[in-house]
Amino acid sequence: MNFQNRKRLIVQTVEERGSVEVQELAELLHTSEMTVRRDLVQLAAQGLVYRTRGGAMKVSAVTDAFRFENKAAVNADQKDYICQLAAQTIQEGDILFMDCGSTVFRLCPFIRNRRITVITNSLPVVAELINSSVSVNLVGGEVDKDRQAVHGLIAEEHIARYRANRAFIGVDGISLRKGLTANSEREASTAVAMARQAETTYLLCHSAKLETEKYLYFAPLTLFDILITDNEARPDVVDAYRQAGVTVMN
Amino acid sequence: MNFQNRKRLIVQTVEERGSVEVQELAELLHTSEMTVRRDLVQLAAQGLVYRTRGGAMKVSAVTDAFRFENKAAVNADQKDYICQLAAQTIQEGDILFMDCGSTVFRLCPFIRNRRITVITNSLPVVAELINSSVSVNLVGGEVDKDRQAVHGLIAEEHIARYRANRAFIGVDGISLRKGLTANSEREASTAVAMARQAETTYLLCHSAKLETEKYLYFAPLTLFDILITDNEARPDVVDAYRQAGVTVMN
DNA sequence: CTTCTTTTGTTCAAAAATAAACAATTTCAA
DNA sequence: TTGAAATTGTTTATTTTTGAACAAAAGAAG
Repeated sequence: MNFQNRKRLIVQTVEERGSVEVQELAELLHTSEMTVRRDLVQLAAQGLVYRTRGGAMKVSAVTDAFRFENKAAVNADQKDYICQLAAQTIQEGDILFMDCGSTVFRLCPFIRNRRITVITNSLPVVAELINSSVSVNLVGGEVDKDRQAVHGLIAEEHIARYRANRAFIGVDGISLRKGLTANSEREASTAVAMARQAETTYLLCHSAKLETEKYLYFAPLTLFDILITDNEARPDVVDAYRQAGVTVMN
Repeated sequence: MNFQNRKRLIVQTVEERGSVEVQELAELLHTSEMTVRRDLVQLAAQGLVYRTRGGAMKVSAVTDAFRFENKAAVNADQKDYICQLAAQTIQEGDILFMDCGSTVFRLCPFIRNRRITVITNSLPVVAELINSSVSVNLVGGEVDKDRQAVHGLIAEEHIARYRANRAFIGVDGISLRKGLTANSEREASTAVAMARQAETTYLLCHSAKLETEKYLYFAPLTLFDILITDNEARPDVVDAYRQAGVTVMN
């Protein structure tokens, strides 16, 4: 019994029975509990089952025809705080740019029920908003598998065709001395393209990223209009940014 | 026993049994496990079987394992038959268009391991190929929530920028009298845009759709070059199409 | 709040499968 | 027939998977 077959049987069993325990599965598959657990970890990561203590449960929304992975779970509370602030600035009828940052992704649940248009290059964002009242415009071009997003020349041209009220973008590093820095050239240029076409650009930035620098410098602080960060940002750092003329929300 | 015969027997065995182990195959074919592995590598590269550790599985078993309520799963066997034929026409390095038809979707598992580029407007196709060796180009524009795909003017312009070796498109209805018909204007115009930019256009069409007509006429039979259907198509119908000058694979 | 039980994660060793290297065999053309 | 190329089998090394043992974490019970 190989891995693929086991996975198939586990999902099938969970679907049929609603929930199942590790022990039962180990017996059913003639394998050890350890192996079952390892399988369940993978299946849960793919969103195919809900992992419970001692077993797994049927996931309610398996009806989704497609699904993309999102690794936005770290620092969830602070990111949600940021997104709540961001969501409050949004008006009915707005056209928004949203890039592929992990903080930006968490904005989705806050805007599900708004009557707005979102232009995005992030596949998880599309998946999240496709069954919502938001109308979605997807940026076209080459798919970057690592980042689950669309990047590149064609993508930038696509963005350049639109004009939006607001752009919500993420960043890997920001510092007063160096400005905005990133780990990837591709993400950086998409962010710049969006900022260029937006009336107001919001930088969603977890407090831990303030005053950090990554390897690629791509834009000065003037790229964005408003910096939104969380309430754990050090007050002296926030003050320094304000002194430097940056509008900060937190 | 040469490679051609072995290949035929392996595919046949996998189809019959759903999954099979290297050991069994080695016995069955009176050959070494090493040879079986080498064969399986080739067959998997062609998408004819799904390689697992220790053996191989039927492609559809993998596709359907986690998609119980998927529309693509109806008439799965015939659709897979069509897709297998389609997959065999694909060469290394090809650029393909794939539209958002449910039959076209099932082509994905057959091409996972090929070194090709796929340009598509279908979100499920992107999700299916994003973790594969296929490089994906996503058509940009307005997201059609019902069809889980991108359609519209911008999408068509995007398609018009590319040139591909092959286009694989689906259709709602086809008849000798009326040509190609569809249920949706949007899907139809995307299909036309792709066909226009492809060297060879393949129409993937379940036999039950032959000689049916939907409400919107959108193109003559000359839009495509090759019609691929399944082996349950009525011989007299297939003959009639051939008489009319259509190239049919089945 | 502490203690006890259960579950989980981690590490490690064994087993299985695969890939690589090389030798033997077959095939094909000249 | 002979030599070169392709295919196959065997041996060996590498990788992956698995199960067991044990420590850590999470609930449950008192």
